[in-house]
Amino acid sequence: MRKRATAKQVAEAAGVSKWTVIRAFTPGASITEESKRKVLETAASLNYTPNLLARSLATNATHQVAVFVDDFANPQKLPFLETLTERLQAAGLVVMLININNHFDHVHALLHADQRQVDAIVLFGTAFRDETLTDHQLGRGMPPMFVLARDSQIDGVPAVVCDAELALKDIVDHLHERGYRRPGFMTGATVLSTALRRRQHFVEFWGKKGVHDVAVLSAEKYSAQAGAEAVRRYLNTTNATDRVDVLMCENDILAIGAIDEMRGKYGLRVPEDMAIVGFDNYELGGSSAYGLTTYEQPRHEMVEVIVGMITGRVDAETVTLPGKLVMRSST
Amino acid sequence: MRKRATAKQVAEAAGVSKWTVIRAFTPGASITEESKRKVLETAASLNYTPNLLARSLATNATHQVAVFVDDFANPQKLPFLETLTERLQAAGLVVMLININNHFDHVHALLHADQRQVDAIVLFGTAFRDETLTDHQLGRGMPPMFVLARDSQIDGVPAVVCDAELALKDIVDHLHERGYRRPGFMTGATVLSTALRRRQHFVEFWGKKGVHDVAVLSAEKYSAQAGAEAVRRYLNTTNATDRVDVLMCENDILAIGAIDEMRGKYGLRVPEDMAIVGFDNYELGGSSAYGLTTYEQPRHEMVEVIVGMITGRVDAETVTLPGKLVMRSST
DNA sequence: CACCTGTTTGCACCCGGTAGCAAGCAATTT
DNA sequence: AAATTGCTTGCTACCGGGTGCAAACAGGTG
Repeated sequence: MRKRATAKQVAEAAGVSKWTVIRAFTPGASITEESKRKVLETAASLNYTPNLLARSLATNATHQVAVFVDDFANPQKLPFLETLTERLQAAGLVVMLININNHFDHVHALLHADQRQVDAIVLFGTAFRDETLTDHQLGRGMPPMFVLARDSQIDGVPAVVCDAELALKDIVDHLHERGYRRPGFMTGATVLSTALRRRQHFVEFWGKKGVHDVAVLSAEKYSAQAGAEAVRRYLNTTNATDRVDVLMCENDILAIGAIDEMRGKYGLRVPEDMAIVGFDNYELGGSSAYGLTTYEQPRHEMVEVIVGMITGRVDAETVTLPGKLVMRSST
Repeated sequence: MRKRATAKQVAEAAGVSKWTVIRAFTPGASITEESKRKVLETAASLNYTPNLLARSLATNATHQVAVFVDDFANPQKLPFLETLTERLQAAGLVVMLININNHFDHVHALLHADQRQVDAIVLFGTAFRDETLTDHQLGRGMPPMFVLARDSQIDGVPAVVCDAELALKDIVDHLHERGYRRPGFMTGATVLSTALRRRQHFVEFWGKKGVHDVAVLSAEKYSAQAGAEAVRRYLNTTNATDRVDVLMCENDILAIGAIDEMRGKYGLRVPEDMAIVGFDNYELGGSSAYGLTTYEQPRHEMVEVIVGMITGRVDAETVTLPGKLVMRSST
């Protein structure tokens, strides 16, 4: 069992009371330069460092933020996690990464995070329904919660999202301008409101252009594999003449899977035979093999806002931020 | 400020002492069914839950594991993080994800993790040198440290790695069998011992096949971009007849960047003009656009072992596990 | 030198649990 | 009926710090 020095031990060694030691480590506390120096010296020699656990208990603030993630298949999570940890750390907060899965569901995670006294909970792209809270009377006394990169369906829980309406408007404008008139949409999940919203807006903006027929392809989950399967089903059941001329996929992973399948198994060209659009601007989509036209979420701004909410600098109200269209060779 | 019920409050409400309340929440504690039921009922009505912070302080065990990551550019991190969080959570441990970067270096992170009293520190693929510990006298009293997916250069700090020797042997055997005789190697970092080792073994096993000339290409970091640049420099400075017939890239990301560049800018075919091998079996490398031959690290086994070390089930000694060669169309 | 003022310092008590001992109590034994 | 045994329960002490108040101390003034 390891032993660390405590404030009391430092106090004895320095010939002061433990409170003086604590003051030496409390910025702005009332203490003379002289005794502060003395304390810091003996503290250094004893290798003393304040115990943040004890401090958290006493101050009722852990400076820990639980981040719930339930979909590690989406590579987009990684850059977001990087930015999120970096900005939170810069604000003096540390991330507790919680993997929501079959063995550790939302309710477990919520209870656990609460018991650990985290300062806030970030639902990062997790599917979290209102009932989870109401069913378990978890609402009261929970740490403040925030939803990142997905709509919040929960009353009083703000979200930070990319503006889907603007995004889809930009995309549809771009496609229309390029001359496409027979659009299709590939969904990855049929239950998520964020997914539904993208599709809704896609259909809506095509409607405004006078195009009222939008084909819908369903992938089973967000993976290249699933995207490939979805497009295969579509191509197998649709005559070449009836096919869409542009397919918007709900994210880049689906799009990449779709492109591979089209080229590899069907010898189709992108964009000549069918144009493809993705979403998220995942690094590999930008490689020359795919040249995927996509839409980039304003990651840094989103993270900045959510960190602001957590630290209280920003009002905790749902924020919608504009992203930007990334045009490449696939359209 | 949120208020949670405490054991004392539950005790008063239930008409017992706070220790009886605690016992009701301590598995195997000495308490009658009767009073346990009574306590649990009033606890539920008051929405009481033990405060893990206080418990950690008293028991000197936080059940938190700090995981240091300094390279979020490598997509391989994500599946590893998924597996790691899942297995640790299954063992009752929770992950504190720490982003090591310019603003928050190893020393900061180490001190911070120590102050938070974490039970263990996992250096996940981070470049961490011996001196960091010795320079700062951090050795004494630190939580136990483990290195995941990279060699440990630190005395007394065990690592869990994929067997590089076996991997490179399998790869070279495979390439030799396929008839390649002019090999090249692309490194992503020249300072990491893991990187050096792969290259060394690559050269060594070719040597055993009687091939003593291995070209070396250096990418500046691990990104598709850097891989593309490295291969561009090579192609621009090497006559077509002098070129390698197979290029092994230190990981799949470099390989994918290299393939894109070769095909896009130079019209070269893979594997006819130059075969390519990667490392890590990253999902997209398996798409039909790349068909990248690669080597897969035994992720689940590695995580299982490191979790075993952390929980003390497994002896804390460096473990080397065999991965497996994934043959595809790029060779 | 006494007096006043403002800063340091020490202290009792608190944060919410855990450990281990000793008293309380019922059932069993002699 | 008294003694023994074993389970419950309450209590003191403790984990390592933080808060607010009061005592101690300095420095400047009359």
